[in-house]
Amino acid sequence: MIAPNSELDQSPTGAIKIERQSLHDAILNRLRDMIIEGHLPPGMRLNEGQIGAQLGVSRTPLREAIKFLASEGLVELIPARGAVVKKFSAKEISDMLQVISTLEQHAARRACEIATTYQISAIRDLHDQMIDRYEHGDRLAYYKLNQAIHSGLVALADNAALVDVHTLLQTRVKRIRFIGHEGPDKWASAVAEHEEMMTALEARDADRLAAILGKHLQLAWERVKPGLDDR
Amino acid sequence: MIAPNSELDQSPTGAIKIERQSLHDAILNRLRDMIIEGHLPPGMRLNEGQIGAQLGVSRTPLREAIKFLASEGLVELIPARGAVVKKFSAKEISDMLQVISTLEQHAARRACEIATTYQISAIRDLHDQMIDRYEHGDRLAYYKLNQAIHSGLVALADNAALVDVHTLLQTRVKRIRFIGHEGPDKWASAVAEHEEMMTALEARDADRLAAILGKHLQLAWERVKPGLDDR
DNA sequence: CATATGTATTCTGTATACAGAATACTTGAT
DNA sequence: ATCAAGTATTCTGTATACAGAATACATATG
Repeated sequence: MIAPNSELDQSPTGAIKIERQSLHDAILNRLRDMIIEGHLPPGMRLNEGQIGAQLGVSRTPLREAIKFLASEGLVELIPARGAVVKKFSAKEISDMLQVISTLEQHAARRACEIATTYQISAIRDLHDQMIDRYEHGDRLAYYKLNQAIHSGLVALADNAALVDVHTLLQTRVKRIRFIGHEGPDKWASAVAEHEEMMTALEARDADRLAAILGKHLQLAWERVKPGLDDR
Repeated sequence: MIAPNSELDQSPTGAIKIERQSLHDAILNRLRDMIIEGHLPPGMRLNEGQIGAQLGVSRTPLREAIKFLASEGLVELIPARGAVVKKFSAKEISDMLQVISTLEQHAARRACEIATTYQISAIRDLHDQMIDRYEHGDRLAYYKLNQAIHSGLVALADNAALVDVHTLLQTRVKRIRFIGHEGPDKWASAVAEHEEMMTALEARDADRLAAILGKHLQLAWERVKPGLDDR
């Protein structure tokens, strides 16, 4: 829980936007990315001296960031032995996806009730962009828009706690999904499910949307599963 | 995510159980309790020097624990101004309870499918103890057993991620519920709901159990709500 | 050659030191 | 007396220092 770091300096002149991200946040985001993108593979010990040198900071703020990541579950603290990038078993990933599914279904029902038409159209925009990236075969952009859509849907439920826990699990699973390069056929089916999602959302058909989401995440698991050696 | 701190030394002789809790954990638990029990009221700034002196540790491990709590959402980090105990609005609390409800319902359904009869009887034990404490008017013990039952139910679903997020939210609302001294009538109705829960669980009636849980947490909100001034 | 033991090195955990920002206080002016 | 400005103090954020544990290495032993 970090306060919105005075995002932009909205001086009367509308002058300069200061990107001042506290060092703590910078380190945190940097480390998280390193884990998600696989630069720090599961099971690897985090050497504070080395990483600190690499990022150009001392061990003190680095350790604080590591503690934060530990609470997020991306890293495991082993007494007197430092931190290790958390490994997730196949079952753990399956479990996480199941909870994510439950959360998204709950969010979806609520969203169908309270979301404004404008908000829904914003999701539609993301969706259309995603389809465009899909047609161009741009996996990374597709992946990010995909995440944004799911997060956006959850946000429509207007429930901070829901967003929190969804984000938490989403982050844990990111690393796996980031690697999960599915074949063209599976990719196509995922896109088809998203099309269904959008129409259900626009029709505010809660039951139908929830059902599709359940199916979507079930299939997400089946798409990811084969790529896991459960290390 | 902290490794099980070699809980007990299970040497062949079954000798000594070492309670060695890392300092980090000790500080963390201590701080959490201080927040939950209201010694550190919402909105209060955490003075590192003072708290450090009080706990007899330097600022370094203390700050690490604070970062951990920040990730848990009990504390808010304000750049260049340290940490503040998080205030929750009435809506935020309501939202949290709603998510907890969703999670527990999901857990309940799964539990009805896979829990062993023995595991269910363990919950029954907690329940009976809780009733006993209720009849003795022992609020604190009742409260703790109540928490244990809900956590136990979630544990039956055998899903680590589910336990994680449930614990997270449970911890956040603990402070509010800890204060929430409901009157005898409301207390009685809460107990009645628990009785219903137990019979539904023992009958493995998933729909019924989920329905009761939904109602139970809805009422939990109504029981807590009046005591909030939304500070 | 494999294994065990003792030593050297690395790394973590905690305390301390220091710089800069935020807060409290004091002094002066209206 | 109230408010403003400047100064003093406190507190946070980061770096460094040091002790003890863990690991790696080397040497000795069967």
